[in-house]
Amino acid sequence: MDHQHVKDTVRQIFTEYLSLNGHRKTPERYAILDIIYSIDGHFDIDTLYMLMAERKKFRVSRATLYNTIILLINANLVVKHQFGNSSQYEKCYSQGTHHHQICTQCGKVSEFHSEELQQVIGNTKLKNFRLAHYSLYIYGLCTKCSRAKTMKQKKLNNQNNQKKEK
Amino acid sequence: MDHQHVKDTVRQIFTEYLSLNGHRKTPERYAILDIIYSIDGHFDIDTLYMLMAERKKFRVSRATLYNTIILLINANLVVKHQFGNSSQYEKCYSQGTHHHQICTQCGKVSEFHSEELQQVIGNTKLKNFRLAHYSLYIYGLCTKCSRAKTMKQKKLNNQNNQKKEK
DNA sequence: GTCAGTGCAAACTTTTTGCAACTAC
DNA sequence: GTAGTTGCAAAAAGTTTGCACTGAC
Repeated sequence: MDHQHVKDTVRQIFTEYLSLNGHRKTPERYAILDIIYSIDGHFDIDTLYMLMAERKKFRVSRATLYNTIILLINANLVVKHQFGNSSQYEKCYSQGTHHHQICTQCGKVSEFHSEELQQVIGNTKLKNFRLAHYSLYIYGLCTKCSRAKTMKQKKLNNQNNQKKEK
Repeated sequence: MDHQHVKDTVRQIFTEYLSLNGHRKTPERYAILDIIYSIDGHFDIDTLYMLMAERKKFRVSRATLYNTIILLINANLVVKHQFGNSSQYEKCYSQGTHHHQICTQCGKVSEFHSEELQQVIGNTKLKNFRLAHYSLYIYGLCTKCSRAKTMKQKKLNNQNNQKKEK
């Protein structure tokens, strides 16, 4: 599915959602949806705010962004993540399911795919619960930080040993 | 392993961690660890703050709680979750691995166990990454909210249909 | 004695809220 | 016309920071 086709489809889904739930179809809402579906990867409200001003020459307030994002989440067009300090969002229609690995040291987030994981999680039987979507976050150290930490550890060990020998 | 034994063990692990990393062993830090390991389930900083005052008659500032929690996370004695608005924490030594299902409507978080999930995730091969721990969050609707939403949807549909008929 | 750790309050960041103005229906 | 939305600014909530004091080493 090409880019424009996706944008048209999500627009349609959003329209349906708004109608079905008795919300108004304001130009702000569609403009926000449009920008979000032209962003690859994660974004936070602040980034979105700046992109809106930049790309669309269409200013909306942060309050509206927060309001609209909630609608988009309920319409299953956006997912919310909470790594780091501020909430991160991501489009989710026609995106391949992916998982996140987060470096606890430098905070870097990368994505990976795994058919097997996807299947097992999707098939998990839940009691008293209707699954909508899920997030798997793998925490650990990226190669770079892992190396740095080992170095630091060694250094400290040496210092400790030297103290004991004194 | 009984409750007191766990507390003693984590105390020991924490002591080792502090020594190894050149941190001081302050009474505040041990008091915090102790309280955390007497809490079942999730807690946030505010709850912890109040529990400290209540149960221990030992007041520590929020700043110290934040500082200490970071140490405990690095020592692998506590994990951080980010559902809802404030960060949630949880003891993790000698806790069975479990996953979380979160109701997107009422925010209720419940836990479940799954050997299969645990194995598959633990065995996932990651590129350039050293896995420390992971979190799986399943989002959806709990039975109660699911029912409520269906009702609301029906009501709105009826209203929409009535309008069209007018 | 020294410096990491603490308490406190102020600062900062992110998100929510109240209200007047606007506009989709 | 009416009520749902928006923008703005103020407030709230959560977390971090700076500084003087304390106490673990």
